[in-house]
Amino acid sequence: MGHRESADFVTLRGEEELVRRAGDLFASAREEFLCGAADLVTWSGGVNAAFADGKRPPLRPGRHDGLAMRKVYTRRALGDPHSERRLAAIAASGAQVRISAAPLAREAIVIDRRVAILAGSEGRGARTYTVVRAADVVEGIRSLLYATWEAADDVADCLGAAALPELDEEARSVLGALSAGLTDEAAARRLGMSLRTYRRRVAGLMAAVGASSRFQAGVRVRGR
Amino acid sequence: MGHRESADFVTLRGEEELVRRAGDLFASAREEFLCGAADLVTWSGGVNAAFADGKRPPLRPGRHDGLAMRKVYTRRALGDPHSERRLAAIAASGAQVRISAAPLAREAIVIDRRVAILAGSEGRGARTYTVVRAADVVEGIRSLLYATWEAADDVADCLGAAALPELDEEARSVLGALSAGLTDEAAARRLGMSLRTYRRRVAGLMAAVGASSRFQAGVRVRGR
DNA sequence: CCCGAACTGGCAACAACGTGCCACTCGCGC
DNA sequence: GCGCGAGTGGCACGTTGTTGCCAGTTCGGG
Repeated sequence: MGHRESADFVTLRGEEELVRRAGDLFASAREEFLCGAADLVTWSGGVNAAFADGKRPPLRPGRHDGLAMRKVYTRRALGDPHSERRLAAIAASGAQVRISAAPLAREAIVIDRRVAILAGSEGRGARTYTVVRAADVVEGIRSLLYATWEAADDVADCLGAAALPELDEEARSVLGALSAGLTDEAAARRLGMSLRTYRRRVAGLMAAVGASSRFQAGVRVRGR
Repeated sequence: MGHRESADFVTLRGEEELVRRAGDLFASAREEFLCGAADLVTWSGGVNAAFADGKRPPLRPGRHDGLAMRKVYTRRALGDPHSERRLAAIAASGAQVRISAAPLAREAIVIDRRVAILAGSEGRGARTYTVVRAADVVEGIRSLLYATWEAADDVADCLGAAALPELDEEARSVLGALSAGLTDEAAARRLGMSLRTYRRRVAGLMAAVGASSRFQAGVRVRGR
């Protein structure tokens, strides 16, 4: 339908042009909308505009048919209460939102395995966006973006645990002892502290990550 | 130096053409060689040929200068002892090898943030490879590949723990209860089984992952 | 020097977990 | 039915983890 514009690679300058030339792409998603960004700032204007007025088909989170909206952000998106609320709202609308522990330097979107949009670097003038339609390149990008999404944590598991206060050297050694599967007694001996103090450290760690059992602490602490 | 060939996107057909037309690229890596693949089969011929005869600069793992060789594979690369030995050898040569829990459908390489190579789909005839030089696209791909690498586990942590025997539905629900931080009593009630049986399940799970404490089990189980 | 805050380590009571033992049930083959 | 093996649940008891309390130590003001 419409004009052709099927060049394999098109570079757009500025968000305005992105919305104008590629806005239909967003709304055209039918099977999968895969999106990765460091925080909620990027895409906000363009995507929201394109999705306005019910142009987006309804999400069906648990279903195999319908549009799967998968988004992956970094911890930067969890910074303030405002962002958290927006994230929760996105998740509540049926999107599968996850938080990656790794940084995402550039934003990327892949739609229906058919087209990818990569954001250029920020700074100095209008931001650029590259729309990719070459099948193999799109599929390669999707493969990577999907792997990042897959490896990330569900946002529901992250919303409460926003406070990861950077553990000091001693906390890390306690963590090592716990991860090694030692009993408290053996761990305290190895670390050269008393049993009571070691248990105090463990209790402090568990409080820091908001865990109510050691198993839960182990799960939450994985990835420091 | 040499001929130009600076088209932003070039598609090569077959591994032979990859080695002939892009082999120099592999050997030209100076700062970073970032590589993602499902297993050790891909690239093996091409890359090894290109790296033969000392064409590759020496790796300096811990240093900030020199070439950083980062590789990420999936668990498929850990299948048999032979693969494991090759992986260990790669790691021993100074490469930073990691194992991603997520699948990597397509192989990708990014060299010095300047050029990306994406493999096409397998099957029917010669495999294709797309060499990408457009700066923004390369950087976008690198961003995703690096995120996948960053989120993956060091291969040293995976070599021993190869036996992850696929947990059934009941095991997953037990896991959920453990991760929720419930006490055994509450968890058994929620799952509708007796305290004794629940503890049997937990013990079985811990034996399955080779953990000697619940904390350790939590760490090892993270990522199902 | 004295005080208080912060930390440590010992003790004890308690909660939670780990496991052996046994009785019971269910399904299967004979 | 009978025997058998696998799985369950109850019980008991030992081990491990959790916590409050208190005494001792260290450090830095006042």
